Amino acid sequence: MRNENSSKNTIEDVARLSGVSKSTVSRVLNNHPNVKEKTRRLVLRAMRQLNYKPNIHARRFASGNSYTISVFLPEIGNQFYGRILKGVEEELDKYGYDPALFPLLSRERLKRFSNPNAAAYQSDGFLFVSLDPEKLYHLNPFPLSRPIVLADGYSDKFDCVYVDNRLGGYLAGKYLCSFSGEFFIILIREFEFPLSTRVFLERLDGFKTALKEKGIKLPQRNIISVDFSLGGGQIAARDILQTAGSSLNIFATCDLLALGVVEEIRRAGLSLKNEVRVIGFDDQPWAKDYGITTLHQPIEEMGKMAAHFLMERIRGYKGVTRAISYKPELIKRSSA
Amino acid sequence: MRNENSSKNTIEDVARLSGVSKSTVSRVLNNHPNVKEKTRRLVLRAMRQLNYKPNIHARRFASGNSYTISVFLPEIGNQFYGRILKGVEEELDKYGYDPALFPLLSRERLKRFSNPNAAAYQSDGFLFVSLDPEKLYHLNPFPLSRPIVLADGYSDKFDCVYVDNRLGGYLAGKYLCSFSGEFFIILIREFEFPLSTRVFLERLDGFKTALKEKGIKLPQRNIISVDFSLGGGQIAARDILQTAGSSLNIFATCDLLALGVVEEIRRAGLSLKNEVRVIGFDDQPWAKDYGITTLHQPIEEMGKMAAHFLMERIRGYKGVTRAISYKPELIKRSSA
DNA sequence: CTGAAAGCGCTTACAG
DNA sequence: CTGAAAGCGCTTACAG
Repeated sequence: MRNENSSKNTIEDVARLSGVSKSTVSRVLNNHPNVKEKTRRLVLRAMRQLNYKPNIHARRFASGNSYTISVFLPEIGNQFYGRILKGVEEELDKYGYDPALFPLLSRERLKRFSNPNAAAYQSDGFLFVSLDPEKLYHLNPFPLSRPIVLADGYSDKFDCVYVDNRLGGYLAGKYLCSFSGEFFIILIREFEFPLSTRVFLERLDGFKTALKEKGIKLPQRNIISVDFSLGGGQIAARDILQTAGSSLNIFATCDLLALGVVEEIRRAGLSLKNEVRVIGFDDQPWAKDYGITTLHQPIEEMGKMAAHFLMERIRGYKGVTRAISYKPELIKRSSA
Repeated sequence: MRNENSSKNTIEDVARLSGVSKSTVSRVLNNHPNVKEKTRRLVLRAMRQLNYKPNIHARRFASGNSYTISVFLPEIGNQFYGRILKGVEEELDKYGYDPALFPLLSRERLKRFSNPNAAAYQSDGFLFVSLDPEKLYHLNPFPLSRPIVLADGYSDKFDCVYVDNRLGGYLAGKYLCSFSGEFFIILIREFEFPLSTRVFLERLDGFKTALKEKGIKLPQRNIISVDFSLGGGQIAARDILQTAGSSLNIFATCDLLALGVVEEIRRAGLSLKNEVRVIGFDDQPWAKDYGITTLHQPIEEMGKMAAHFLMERIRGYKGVTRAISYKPELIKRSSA
């Protein structure tokens, strides 16, 4: 009971047609440098003629590599993870590797990952995005003996790639302090532990620090939590507009929220920049179109570097643990 | 350059320790019926002693099966897909199969799936959730010669499992018509083609039909589109409350929106049921806690049946194409 | 119910 | 730069 793949041409057929050995075909397949250019072309032509597709299972079996990395992430439903993934995929493509995606989704679902034989552990390396593997281990002690890298998160123990969110919050706060009026921050309601990310709390922290330097205190009621959505931003904006004065400075902590806020400000007929300042975070591709002042963070780049670190480890790199911290940049546009 | 897996015990070691042949160990591994109970126990004990883990790559290679199905879905960021996935996983577990997840995410990202060698096509079967494979083919003609099943979607050509959304909308409309006042529907803004789902438009359609039967026409401005989020529901509710009269009937088309609406109704100090009726859709586990009247749909069950159909096909079932349509049930609670 | 043996399609030293 | 050969760890008829 084998599926239709098995009737296909093999490396043997390619070898025969091109008049070389299987070894050479294999070398061509794996971009091995020691192949004469002429031979390579011969083999490639034969592959094309036969419409040859290597049997991935044979390859994995023979080499002992899965050519796959496992990507653990809270979910895959917003632009941030889409962009991280894009960076990861671009980098992995260079090595003929693929990501296998494991969205954790809910605390209950973590059980699926407690079995060390689970599909999630059949890969050559592990990428944790916005997730702390040690917190996860704590609940489900499983053995991860292969390389681990973190993206959008920090740890002393593993290579990691992240944005300095505290600095981002600080820059937002500092800039907004150049205006007068009341100050607000809109945060994302967190996932439940251990899927929670500290990102938004760090932005809050930096924001507070900046305000404090100017002697400004942020009242608790000016810290507003909503869900990650346009509507979340809109609703927060309406709440602010109902109760606050006429000069407002709002740090929306992500562009999607900022967009919701901006829409409501406009709907209310208020003047952006003169009456209300709004700063987002992310610098999503569309932020420019809406004139959203924001903190730029290189999301694809983070994914790319994380994948790069991981591939280095998979290929045997044994150097010390590394951390790259990206500094967010304030991009001034019409919203502030 | 083989990774640490290769130093592990093999089927050979287990055979030696338990004093049987490799064939028999393999049979135990695959739950083959023709193994004496005593032998099976012997083998299992040896496996435990050696902490034996079968080499998945060898297994796939030798059998020609990937023991994997590819699940294509728009994204994996909300409870609906989490629950579908849960059902799929439960069913696949029975067969020792695993899902490989392929969230399409954006139209641009579809390019990744145009290569017939892509990881997405290395599996034994394909599950399309909320997605129409024919629309996808149309953009990227790729050859899918292995079984295909649809969940949360309909097609004449493939086995499929879906909810009768038109009926759901109709039931919501019919029930709300038993109250007087103004009528509203809140919809989800769609993904861009070809990732769009027709689900919400079908609910709208059924809703309109029910109203029409009672001679009620739904004005265009009472059809409100928002993003899929709590905030979306809240914002829609506020818009409705600002402009509408005192007796309102709102079909929120999913529980998350309904919850947002209910929260705003309460905040506005209005009386649910007496002044405002709200109906959701889904019957999420938490809908009961919030007293949300809703249309129940069996989400995990859909995932389960879809996976079941697919496994049947993978195992050689050749019968005619099947479609299961689940009828949503109106669950009356305090919100309407 | 069980075993011996062939085979799955690659990769990888090794020798040249 | 290339080839012959061994080997990766399973599954699967086949024979008994």
